[in-house]
Amino acid sequence: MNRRQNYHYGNLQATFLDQACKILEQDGLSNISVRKISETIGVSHTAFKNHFNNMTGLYTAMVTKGYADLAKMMKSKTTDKSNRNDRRSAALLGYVEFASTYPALYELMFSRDRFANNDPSLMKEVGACFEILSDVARELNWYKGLPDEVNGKSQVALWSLVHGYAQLVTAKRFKKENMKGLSITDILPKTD
Amino acid sequence: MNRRQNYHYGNLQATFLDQACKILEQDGLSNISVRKISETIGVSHTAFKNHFNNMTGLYTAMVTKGYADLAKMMKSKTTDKSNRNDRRSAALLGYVEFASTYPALYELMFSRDRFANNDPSLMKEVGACFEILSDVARELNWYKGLPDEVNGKSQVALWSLVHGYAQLVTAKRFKKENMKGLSITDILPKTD
DNA sequence: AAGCTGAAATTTACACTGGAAACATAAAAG
DNA sequence: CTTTTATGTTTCCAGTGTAAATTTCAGCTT
Repeated sequence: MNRRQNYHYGNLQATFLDQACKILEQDGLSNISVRKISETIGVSHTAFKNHFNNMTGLYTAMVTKGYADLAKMMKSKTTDKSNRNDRRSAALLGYVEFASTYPALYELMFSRDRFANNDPSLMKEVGACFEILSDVARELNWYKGLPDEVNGKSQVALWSLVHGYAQLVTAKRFKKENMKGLSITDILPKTD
Repeated sequence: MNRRQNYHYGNLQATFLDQACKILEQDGLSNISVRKISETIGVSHTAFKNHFNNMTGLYTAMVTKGYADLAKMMKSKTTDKSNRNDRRSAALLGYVEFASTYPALYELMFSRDRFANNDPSLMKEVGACFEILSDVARELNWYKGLPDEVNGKSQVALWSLVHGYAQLVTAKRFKKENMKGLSITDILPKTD
């Protein structure tokens, strides 16, 4: 019973969040609006204030959910893989698939002045994503030198590579002739 | 004489473009507005229509100039370098410096639905940037296998790496302890 | 069962946004 | 000198987010 028969909606928080993500992908980051979201749900355009305070709060919630789903998509691909090589490939493929499936949300997640960067639950989800990538980076072992700060180095390198690839693909910045059947796993530097 | 004593402004197109870039960096991508720009110049908020048609046109012009300046900043660092290794490092450092100096413009340049992606003069500037990076990629010679499609491969890999690094740095997504004195040249895979 | 309390939703109002249309001005072209 | 064209202004409008006052209603206390 997602419909409203009474004054109170029921579970507006979750409904609003879902609908916001839908409209974000439909209309793009620069065309989303609270009034559109509210209208399609059938609720006044100020109702969301009780749950998200303002637009920044809504964006923060969307981004938080985004990072959680990103982590899920990376993990989901790895469960059925047995060997290490396949697992880390699967995680990276999951990352790129997320960006390709939700390009507008992905753009929002890496925008600079729309959401609260220091939100605790957001930071937790970001950290979880970073952990998964760190595991992959550790296994890749690109810089087989000094053990400690080198870990940070390969984490930075791997996230840069996969994020850059994901964003440039979704923003259609690569020439077609360079992309024929190419995937993220093809551009990883040789590990040994 | 940048001031207006008469009805006509003088060179509104260039002035408006410059001021737009200034306010973009000051207020961020989600807080820029035509009316603010116009007000600080001292002109009505519809005057820009004669030169840019609408907001999309203005953004397109800003992004086009952005790519041109990005190419300039990459080149400017390379002129005084003698050997190949220093030249390609300089280009990449220039790329990251551009993103760090104009983070809001850089965000706009890689946004998805704000400007006309197929604008001819924009495509030209994008192509010029891609050429510079391709030269660097060719010299790096990461995948020393098949000569032809491998070029596309390393171009994709290099742009992904440097773009991802630049954006993640400007969006402050890396932990501080991982970034101590780290630069883009430190995370390039070993070339031989 | 009646009344209270506070959360959740609405209504109203406001400042701000980009853009369309009609008009004003001045430079250029004839 | 007259006409045309480019460049700015004025006015108006639909759409935006948000603050404030108000209404509704579920759950708790008595």
